[in-house]
Amino acid sequence: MDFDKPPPEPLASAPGFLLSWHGRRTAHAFAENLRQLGLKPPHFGVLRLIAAQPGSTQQELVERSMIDPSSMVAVIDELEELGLAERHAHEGDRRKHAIELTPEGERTLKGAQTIANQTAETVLGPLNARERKDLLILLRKLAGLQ
Amino acid sequence: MDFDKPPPEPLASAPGFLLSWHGRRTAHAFAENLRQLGLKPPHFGVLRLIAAQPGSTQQELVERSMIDPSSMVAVIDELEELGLAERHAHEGDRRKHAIELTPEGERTLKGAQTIANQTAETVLGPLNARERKDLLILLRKLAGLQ
DNA sequence: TATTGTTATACTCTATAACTATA
DNA sequence: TATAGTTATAGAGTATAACAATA
Repeated sequence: MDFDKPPPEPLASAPGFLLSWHGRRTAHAFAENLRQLGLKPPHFGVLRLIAAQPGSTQQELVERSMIDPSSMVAVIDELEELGLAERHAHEGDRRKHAIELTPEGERTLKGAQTIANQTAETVLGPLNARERKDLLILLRKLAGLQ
Repeated sequence: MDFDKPPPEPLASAPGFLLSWHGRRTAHAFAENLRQLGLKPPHFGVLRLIAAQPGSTQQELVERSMIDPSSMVAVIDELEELGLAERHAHEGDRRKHAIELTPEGERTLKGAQTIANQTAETVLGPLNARERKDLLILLRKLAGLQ
């Protein structure tokens, strides 16, 4: 898709379409920038969740990520193949895995976070600080938060 | 996906993620509501464009819709199967088609527009009129419009 | 019986390239 | 040679159901 041009009218006047367009554009830009690390957005999201709570089970990661269980298996498989995370034995329940970051996983997470910040900076470029703050507040309210 | 609950933190604090989430949620809600007419969002978008400029060629619809040429073929095929639009001969260039709405296409478009309005009303529910206006202005500016 | 993780599968959406008929 | 439309295909992303191991 071509996100260099703004969407044509009358689409650009429909809030619903604009939300959808921005969502796709933002996700696309982020995915594009993350590729230099060999990661996709779900990898980044899960790396962050593991870092926030090392030793989480896959179920717990599913609950905090909006990624379904079978996709989570694939994401963690890939993180293991990349040497960024590991499934460890879970104390007390042999069905569960305790997911941990490797040292390289922690380093990669920092790099990905930098890329995420740069992407946000680029995407939000047309807005000044005040407008960005307003937008975040509106989007959070729209999502039913606060 | 489950859009009933707001996205979990820390995702809900990242503007990029929120944009992406709202986009998917909005598109999902619209698609869900449109299904009662047997339509998908691209059908609605193209119906609107045909109504705005009857006799458009497929190329022209592609340019105004962000739908690529091969997908446009499929969309118009389906609109024809549904009896909502027709390919007519284009005067002066036999490669081109002049796309027209049928009377039923015009009726269905009105119904779809109503559904679009209801969906927007539901999605934007948490915001008051002032906030909706502000959001639209911010989203348009963010898209590089105006 | 219920839960955790896994596998296999199917489905939607989109993108790409090659083809035809016309210009 | 270039353009309009078409076809076939492949890829990404996601969803679903069935399964094994363990509780």
